[in-house]
Amino acid sequence: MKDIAKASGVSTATVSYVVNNGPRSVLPETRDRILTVMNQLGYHPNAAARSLMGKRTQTFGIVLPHVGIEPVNNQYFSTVLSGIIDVASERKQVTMLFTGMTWEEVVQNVPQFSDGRCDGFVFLAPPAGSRFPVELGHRKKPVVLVGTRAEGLLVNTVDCENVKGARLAVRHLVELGHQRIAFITGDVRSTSSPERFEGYQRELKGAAISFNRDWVIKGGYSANEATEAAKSMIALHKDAGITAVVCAHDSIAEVVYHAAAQAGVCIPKDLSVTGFDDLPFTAGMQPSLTTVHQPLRQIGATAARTLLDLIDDSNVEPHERLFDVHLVVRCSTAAPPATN
Amino acid sequence: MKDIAKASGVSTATVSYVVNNGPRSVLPETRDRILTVMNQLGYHPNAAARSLMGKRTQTFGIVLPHVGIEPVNNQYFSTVLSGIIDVASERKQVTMLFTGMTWEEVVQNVPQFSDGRCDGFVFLAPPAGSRFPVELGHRKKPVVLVGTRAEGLLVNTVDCENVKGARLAVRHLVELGHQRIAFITGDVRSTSSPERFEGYQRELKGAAISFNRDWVIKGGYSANEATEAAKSMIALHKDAGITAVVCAHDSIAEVVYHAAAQAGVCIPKDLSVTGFDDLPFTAGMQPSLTTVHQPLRQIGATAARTLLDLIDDSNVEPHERLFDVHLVVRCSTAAPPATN
DNA sequence: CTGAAAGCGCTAACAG
DNA sequence: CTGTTAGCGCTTTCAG
Repeated sequence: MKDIAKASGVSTATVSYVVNNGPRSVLPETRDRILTVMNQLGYHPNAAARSLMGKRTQTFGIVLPHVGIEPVNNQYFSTVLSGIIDVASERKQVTMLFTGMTWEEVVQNVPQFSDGRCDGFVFLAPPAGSRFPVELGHRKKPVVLVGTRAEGLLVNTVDCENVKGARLAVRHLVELGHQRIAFITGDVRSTSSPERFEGYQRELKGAAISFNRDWVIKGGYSANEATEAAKSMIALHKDAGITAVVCAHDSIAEVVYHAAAQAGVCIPKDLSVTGFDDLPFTAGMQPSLTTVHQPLRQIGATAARTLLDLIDDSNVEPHERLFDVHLVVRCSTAAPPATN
Repeated sequence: MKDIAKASGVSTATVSYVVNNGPRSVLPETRDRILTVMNQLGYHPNAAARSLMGKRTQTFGIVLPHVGIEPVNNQYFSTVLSGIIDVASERKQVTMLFTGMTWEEVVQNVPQFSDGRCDGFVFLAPPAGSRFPVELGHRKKPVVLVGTRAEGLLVNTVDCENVKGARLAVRHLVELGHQRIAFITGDVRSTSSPERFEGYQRELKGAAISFNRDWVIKGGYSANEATEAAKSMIALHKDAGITAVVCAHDSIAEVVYHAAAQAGVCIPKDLSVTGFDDLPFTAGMQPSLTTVHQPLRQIGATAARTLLDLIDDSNVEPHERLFDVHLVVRCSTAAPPATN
């Protein structure tokens, strides 16, 4: 910068004002001269120096949990991420990915890595009850949470109607004639899995169908946990005459498919299955999965926009944005087999 | 930092040496005192300031092309990205995503955004012939290219054996008895599509099978282009008796499936189809897709490791790392229907 | 072993 | 309208 100031016979201040288009004006001719020199010398302002001065860095920090092995290659995260990136690129923002850390490490490390380099953060699906700082780092950068709920509304969150979604799934099964409906949970530490479970319970109660503790299977996110859960499920089908299962999320349904195939159980003839999230792959499953749709991409976009608002004006009232869900009825659900 | 220096009765220099564990040693007791104070005050060194001093930022810049609408939600990119992130988190690096720009904009904007904030860059699948700088930004950060080939070996690249892959696909079809084999190209601006096309041609020649210009269909990356291509393909099947088609990448094969279903053409009975890349979704297609496997995740990881090497020592000889491929035979290929 | 001070590249007062 | 200059938070000489 000093170079280009010298080369165009002005001070660094003037150069700075040209680069930033303000805050004070510069004589058009000197301005042009400077711009020319800048092009000639291939000058780029140094982002680090600008952020040192507390200027916007045009950067979102996105924190992905370390669940399972493929945070990015997971359609839940990648779809939300797509939504975030949609608005990021539209608004000329860049995104910084933080991953490979447990949530405990996150709280310790992210401020460390990011301080001075992000204008704000989106946390994807942090576990329930984590007391996440409303703002992060020394300069108190704003934070928005996706796929979780925070007690007390102290922090901005974006999520979907989990309870309603599960109720829709159960209602659909009940309408098909099912009476013995199991539930496979997701990661119990998340907020969404318990909420979906609550929806399941509430709808059963609403339909005056008995709720049986033994028909609730612990799922989880890892492949192992899910496989175990799916096996229990098949056992339950054979031993307890379960005719339908509501899965806390789509990936679990996928694993149930495999277990069913291995056990010679036919979906949906013998067993109806519903998922949750409506991830892209569910449409291609055989049979295609009946699942609860939530607008993940839109959720990501909303999170990003909320964050931008917060960055522009950190006094914005924290709020919780809950997106509506609906059931996508496909081919994995049918009337229960005639009882023998 | 000044605060914590004051609070522990030392100079900022000493604090710095404690934070960095060097380059000079600090009396263990002062050291401990400082660490305690740091914890109490919740101090984090400011990344921007460090990078101003030319220190490593522990950050990779990853540049994704803006093809189609979902850069992140595309299994090719997300799988490579997973590989990059695997080694990034293993080595405590953070990744910065640049996307939503055309390649022309990239060359202009990335240095701008990144200068001083990334230690190096990975470019995913830049188009053929782009004269990408070997290093980027004012501080000349190293660059590695994935999924492309660069003439002259001036820059590090990681890719797979595209020619061989296409040959394997063609050979497999020929062995099944096909004689009339079409090819659908990918993005013609990429290096991989032409290479795969070359493999197709070479293998046909090797098998002494006539090559027909009319049997080569322009595909591309966008949904529209692919849909058009798939329609042409079905027409070719009906009019010209084509019994098999080699697709330059898996997504095209997927679109061919749809077109075939609509036209009442049965895969593989009427028409055999092969893909390329072996993206996760291909195993779940109905029928599952015969495709050429390339180790995308490993490719990403290799790119990241190469970049780290380059960052550590920018004098490393540029080289081209080509991964082997193999054919995954699934259910989308079969002997051609008996000629009538 | 430690402190003082210069300076990384930039911005924003403060002076003209 | 423009130049001078004091920092932003850190690292690293140069002197103790």
